[in-house]
Amino acid sequence: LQIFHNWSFDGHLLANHGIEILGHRSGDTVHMARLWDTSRQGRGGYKLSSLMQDLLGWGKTDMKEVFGRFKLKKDGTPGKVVYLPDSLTLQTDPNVTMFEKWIHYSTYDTICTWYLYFSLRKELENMSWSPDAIVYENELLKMRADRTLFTFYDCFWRPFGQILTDMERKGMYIDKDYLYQQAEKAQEDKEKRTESFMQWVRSLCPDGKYININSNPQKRHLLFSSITEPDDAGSREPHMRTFQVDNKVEEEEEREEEEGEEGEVLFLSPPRSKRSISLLGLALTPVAYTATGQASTAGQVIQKLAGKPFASPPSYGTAFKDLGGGEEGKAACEALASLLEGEAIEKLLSTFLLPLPEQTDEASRIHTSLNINTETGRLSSQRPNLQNQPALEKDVYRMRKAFSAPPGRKLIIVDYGQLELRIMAQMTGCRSMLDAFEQGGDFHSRTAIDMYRYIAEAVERKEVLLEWNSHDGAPPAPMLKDKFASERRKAKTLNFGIAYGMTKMKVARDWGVSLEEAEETIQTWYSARKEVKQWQEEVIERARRTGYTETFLGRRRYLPEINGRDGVGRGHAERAAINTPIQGGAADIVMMAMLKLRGEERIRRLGWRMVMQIHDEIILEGPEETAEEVFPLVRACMEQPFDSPLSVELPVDGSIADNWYEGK
DNA sequence: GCATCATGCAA
DNA sequence: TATTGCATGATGC
Repeated sequence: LQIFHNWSFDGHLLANHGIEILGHRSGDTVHMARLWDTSRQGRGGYKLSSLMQDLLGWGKTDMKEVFGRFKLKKDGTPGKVVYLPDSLTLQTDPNVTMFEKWIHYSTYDTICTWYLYFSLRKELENMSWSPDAIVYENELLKMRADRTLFTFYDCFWRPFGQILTDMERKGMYIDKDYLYQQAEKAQEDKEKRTESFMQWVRSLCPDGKYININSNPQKRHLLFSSITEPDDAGSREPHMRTFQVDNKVEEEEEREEEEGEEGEVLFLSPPRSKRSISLLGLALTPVAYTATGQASTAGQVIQKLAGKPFASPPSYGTAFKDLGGGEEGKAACEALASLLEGEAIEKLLSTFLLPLPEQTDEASRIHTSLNINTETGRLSSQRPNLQNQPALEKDVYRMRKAFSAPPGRKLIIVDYGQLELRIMAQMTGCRSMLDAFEQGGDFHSRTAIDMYRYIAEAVERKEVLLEWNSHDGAPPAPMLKDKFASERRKAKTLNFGIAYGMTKMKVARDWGVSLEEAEETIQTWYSARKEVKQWQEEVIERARRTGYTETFLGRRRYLPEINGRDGVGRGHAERAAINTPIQGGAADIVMMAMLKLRGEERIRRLGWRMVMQIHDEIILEGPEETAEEVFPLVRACMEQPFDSPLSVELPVDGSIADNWYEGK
């Protein structure tokens, strides 16, 4: 038996030293533990020590406790901070006691992993497993007699774990030069935008040009602070507050230029790392508040304050009126709009453009860590997170072009269309949803048709078109999604919102309508989809009874709070109960598709490998010559993840591309 | 150095 | 009080 506690880590470590472990990996106790109980975060998590304590009552000291050393202070005396020396230092420590400790620790670690496997295996074997009937059509499963959660682990998650490790090792190729080039552009654009914002702040108070646009407290003070409560007329008095900001190099240079005479070297006071600045409070009316009750400075808020001052004709936000209109109001709106643009570019730079090229290996490939560590069974991606790369209009600098195929190779990028909604239709058996999917076309438009009678009639009279192929020239009538754009948007919000357990309060707030109106719209949605309502009630009821909710493949998520006394916690648990089967079910399907893909010998022999998964999207890399042959094979695997069909089709869209941007 | 908060990116 | 994640910068202890 080969057992690991986090095989991904050990496997990569060994592989980095040229050691390949052959044979059958029997279990990864991290994944087994996650399957056993999804919610140990905050209760010790999935560390070997905490699992040993909870499952077998064995004490196990962490490595840091045994081998931690006090970090030396500047004067050479031991400080308070404990650090862990690297393994080589520990193994070669001349102190015999240390060596023995090392041997003992490593052996004990191994023994723990061994016992943990059997303990978790027993736990999983004692948990009933009742997936959707279709799962039993699986070839692997037909050969087995057992039907417990361990069966699920052994047949699906265990091999899936190996796929993930292989993907991590393979990594994605990154065009670094392209990223450097785009980062430079972004840097210039950001400076332009922030410059005009800072000039405006300077026009309000002299220190304004030193404001840090990344600091929420500074922005909050500048925009909303006032010393007095609003009077009867709602007006408030501004006041000043000081902040410490970094003293930038350019500012030091500026100072020398101002104070130094030509050719003369001045001994200025040593550069201070911080500078005190004093900012004015404008006492604008807050638009939203954060969780801790502070006035929010989020993008949406700034957007409301600014309006669209650069549009033609311009429209001005709430800041215009608050500042008495006129030129002052106009200047404020324009400055805030610039701030917003500057902030967006800063986000792209600091989170994506700048760090990414620093995280590649010598072959310019980037290796994320893919974990099965979510409550629902989705994957998460870490260091770096490749699952949140900007897309579509947010990808202003076309970063996705950097995720590319190396010379002579191609990417195959495939994704499911409306996967979660299709699963919802499948699980609820909702006739209306299933019909809409069978008829095809834009799903949200179809929803709008049966929510609004007048849209249905307009379609009936052929006054609007549901779909039109642009290859056939201009459409003979306006498109539904244009003519009834707001209705379609509402239908779309509900389609997704319902799956998350959206309340009428949220709908009313988002759409700016009354509670009654919001409730009515939700009722309209449900009235044609009674099976959905019924399914949701049943699922919540079952969760209350059993303490857990389960996915399509029979994975469980325990929801202890669903019967608790805390109303907030209960509400969250109820929404999780209906959302997890959908989100987790989608994750199940993508996993099955990936297993099937991995099992397709033809795809593998032609040299194609999966390199990334983004929830409903899979990216493969392989040789250019065989891309055309492999593409339909990939698609077939995904469209038929089980060996017999579901009641709803799972259409897959995709393309052969040179980079991720093209594959959109 | 670490924890917390606010924010924003993805599906 | 619409779900699931991760990374970042600022701030205060």
